[in-house]
Amino acid sequence: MNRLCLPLGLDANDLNKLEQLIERKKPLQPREGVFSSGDPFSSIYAVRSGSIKSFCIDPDGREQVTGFYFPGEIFGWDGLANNQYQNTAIALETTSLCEIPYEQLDELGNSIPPIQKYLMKLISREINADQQLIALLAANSAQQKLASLLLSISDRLLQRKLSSTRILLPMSRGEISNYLGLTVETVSRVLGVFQRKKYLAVNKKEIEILDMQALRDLMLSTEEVE
Amino acid sequence: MNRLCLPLGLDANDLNKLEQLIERKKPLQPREGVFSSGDPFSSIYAVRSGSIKSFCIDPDGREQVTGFYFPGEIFGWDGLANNQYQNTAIALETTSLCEIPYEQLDELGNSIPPIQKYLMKLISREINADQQLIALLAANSAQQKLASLLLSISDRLLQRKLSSTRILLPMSRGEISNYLGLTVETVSRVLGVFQRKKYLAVNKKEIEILDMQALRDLMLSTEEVE
DNA sequence: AAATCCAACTGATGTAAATCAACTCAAGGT
DNA sequence: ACCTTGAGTTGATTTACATCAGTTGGATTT
Repeated sequence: MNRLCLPLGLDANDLNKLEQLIERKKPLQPREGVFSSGDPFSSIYAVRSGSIKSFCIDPDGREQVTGFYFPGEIFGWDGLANNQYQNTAIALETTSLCEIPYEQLDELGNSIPPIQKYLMKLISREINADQQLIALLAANSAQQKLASLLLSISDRLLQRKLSSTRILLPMSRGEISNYLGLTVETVSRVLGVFQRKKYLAVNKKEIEILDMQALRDLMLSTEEVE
Repeated sequence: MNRLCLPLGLDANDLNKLEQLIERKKPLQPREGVFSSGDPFSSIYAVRSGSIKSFCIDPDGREQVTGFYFPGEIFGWDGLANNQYQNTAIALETTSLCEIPYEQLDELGNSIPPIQKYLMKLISREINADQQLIALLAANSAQQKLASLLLSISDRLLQRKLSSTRILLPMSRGEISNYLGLTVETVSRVLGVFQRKKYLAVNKKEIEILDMQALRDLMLSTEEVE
């Protein structure tokens, strides 16, 4: 990783060109929007610090959270297919982003193939993430869903060399429950269970993972772990 | 759409180059595999006729269906991010595919920017499809899930100018239930309910949609429609 | 035609999570 | 200090779906 928001193997010259594209935006306030569903697609965004929630509105008007994005992660690809964003993206906390105008990025990609290639991989990564979520939502219990989310967040923070056992959740219980297809009450109760089992120490939005392995084991078995 | 598997606005010359890449494979038998999870990524595939199921294996060894693909649709993007396919893809019936070797497609894209651009849109479309499925799995009842799947299939067949009210399901009840995060019994019962309500006529894998609007209405309300 | 098989359906029962309903607590506002 | 507000938790009850346990009917075999 470098000063840029994109980790990738390029020579200094190409890197420089890329760097000139990227606009560092002034930090977003909590709840401030990046783009809204229906807005014309213009850019993708990389999270520098803070966190982002993306969600869409169902035909029946209810909000459905489709993703959380942490430092180093990229969002906004959903706008590409139809030239308008399908999701709405807002900051969960004070958040700074890099905006990468897609038109220019695409042009740069045309002259520098490795960039193009890397871009495709980035999009494909979003597909993999989405499919993991699909598997999670289709197959698992409330406990497994929550365990999986916590492990995923922990893992992603670790990749950015941030603390992996102490997590300060930027999202509300309601947002977690919506994302996982549960209710707030269930999320609250499962956190309670995990706490009683000493898997976690929970204090409001502060979560400490005490027994990572126990959470991982939850994912592996349909069986009750007593 | 043209003789090719890819609909897109190119001049005759470019189109010809693209056409030369594409290999029409001999038809697959039902249950025959296209690629397996872990195989090195080499190509994407377009369905010419028939249908494809893609699925992954959970950490606990269970199969999770991640998508069904019908004529005109493209699959295999999930392999791009890590250079190996995450899913396994098999034919649900006798199916013919176009194989499009990615390396060559990518090279062609480097020399013909519109192709590159179109490729990105294709991938992005997969993201949109996945996110719709996420919303479906997270928020909806068994009836809504099934209604949604039937409407989606109907819609996709219609886009390819195939019958939209008479559907011959290529997949088993088990595969449907797995995809939707339900059990076979529930799928069977919901089909029964829809039949009693005269929304559908069901005969094994032959489904006729009698009341499209009723199915659409199911999606719009949390309320019981009595 | 009897025997086997398997997908699909149906019925009875169990249960995880939703729903409904308080209650707690911290953060602002007046 | 008091009132409001909203997020979070906890408890009681309900319910939608899963699970368990057959039954049915078509296809394949013998």
